[in-house]
Amino acid sequence: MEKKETRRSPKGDSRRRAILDSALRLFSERGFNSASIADIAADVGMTQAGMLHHFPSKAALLLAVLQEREERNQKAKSESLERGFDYLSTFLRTLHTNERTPILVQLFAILSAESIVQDHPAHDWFVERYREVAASMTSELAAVFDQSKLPAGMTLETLARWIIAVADGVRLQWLLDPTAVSRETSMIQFFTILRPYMRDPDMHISLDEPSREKRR
Amino acid sequence: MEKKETRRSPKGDSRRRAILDSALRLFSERGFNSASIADIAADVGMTQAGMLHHFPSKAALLLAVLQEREERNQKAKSESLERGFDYLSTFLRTLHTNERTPILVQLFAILSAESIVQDHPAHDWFVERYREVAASMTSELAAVFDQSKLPAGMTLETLARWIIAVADGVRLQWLLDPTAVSRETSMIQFFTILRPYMRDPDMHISLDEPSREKRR
DNA sequence: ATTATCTATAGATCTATAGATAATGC
DNA sequence: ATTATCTATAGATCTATAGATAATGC
Repeated sequence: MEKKETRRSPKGDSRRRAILDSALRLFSERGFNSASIADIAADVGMTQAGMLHHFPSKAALLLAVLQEREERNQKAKSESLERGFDYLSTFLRTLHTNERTPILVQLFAILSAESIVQDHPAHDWFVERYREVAASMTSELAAVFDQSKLPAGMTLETLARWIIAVADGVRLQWLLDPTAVSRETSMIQFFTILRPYMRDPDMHISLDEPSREKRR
Repeated sequence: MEKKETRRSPKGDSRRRAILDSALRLFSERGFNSASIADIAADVGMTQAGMLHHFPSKAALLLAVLQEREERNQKAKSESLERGFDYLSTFLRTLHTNERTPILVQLFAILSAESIVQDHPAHDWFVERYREVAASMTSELAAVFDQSKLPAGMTLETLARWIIAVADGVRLQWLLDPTAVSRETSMIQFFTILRPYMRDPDMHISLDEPSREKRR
């Protein structure tokens, strides 16, 4: 029941790399339905059929794009935590890093909404992703918040889902009108009003290097 | 410079009504791109060309659907305020009413994201809508919140944009997995953590009829 | 006269496959 | 032998328009 171990060629690898980059860009710029595989192939500089040799279908290509970005973010997150950033600062840092590739931010915004529809090729992927993100954030927030300080009926999961919701909701407002809001400022201020419920209400939350213990 | 005053026939009106209903349903179930005007026409029971007599293009049909729902919500909101509900309760009531037509909720979720793309037929409509919603909410929140209680740098607009963001963000989570969250509960609880900043932190916020003054 | 519909069709796209040929790796 | 590409094309769709005919309203 091994995964078919295919021989890989350097040429194929670099092609796949180029295809993923183009797909990412075009899906983001036009949405999944409106960017055709022919467009992407042309952008890479090959024929549509040639491209489908590397990714057997448009849906497969989409999932590969999503998966790759997710893995990159996961890695950046782990690194940030290892370097001593707290969880909320790490969250801010991830947003901050993502803002350097607004196209990806846009891709996620559009696809997460499109994928609501049951038979969308990324439906299951997004359902699963949100489930995982909510679960992992809920458990990590336990280190930051003091549950006994929360109003009745409110749980760590409530907080996690709000943080995700504000991040997603402000993202939409920002994409529709970049002058209207700053996603980063919004999140930092949002954490501010959550301070009364934190174990350490004065904790330092910021994008910058953690100052204390970590130096040398 | 009058608008062309066209003669209307009852038959035409009822057809347009039926077309809007079908379009609403199919756009919501499949997204704007995937629902074809032929599908909608078939659903109404007429040909595609016949339908295009009433709405000259697919984009025009979409905008008509959006506009209609928006007007209905505006009316419901005014009525709620007139009946003595405060602004936040009215907000909850609107969400509550909308939940009876989840299809419309889904349509808004999908289209608001799709419309990020500059040349989407509903792009301008959504940019303008969010601008208006944010502006009107900001001004109405002045009656509810005490600006002097807000942390430094935080404004009524910040609050307005959060409320919109949480509503949108939780909507997405709910649509992807209806068992994961309750939009209504989320919003009520979110208002709870904003209570410290309200003029009357003990104010009554709920879906039910306002109790006091209004009775007789 | 105006409105409502229909048939028919142009003209674009789009995804995916079949089958051939060229390039590459053990 | 395996991998990478290409040409060619099937088979679906999709939007929108032209032009004819039927129904309706003053």
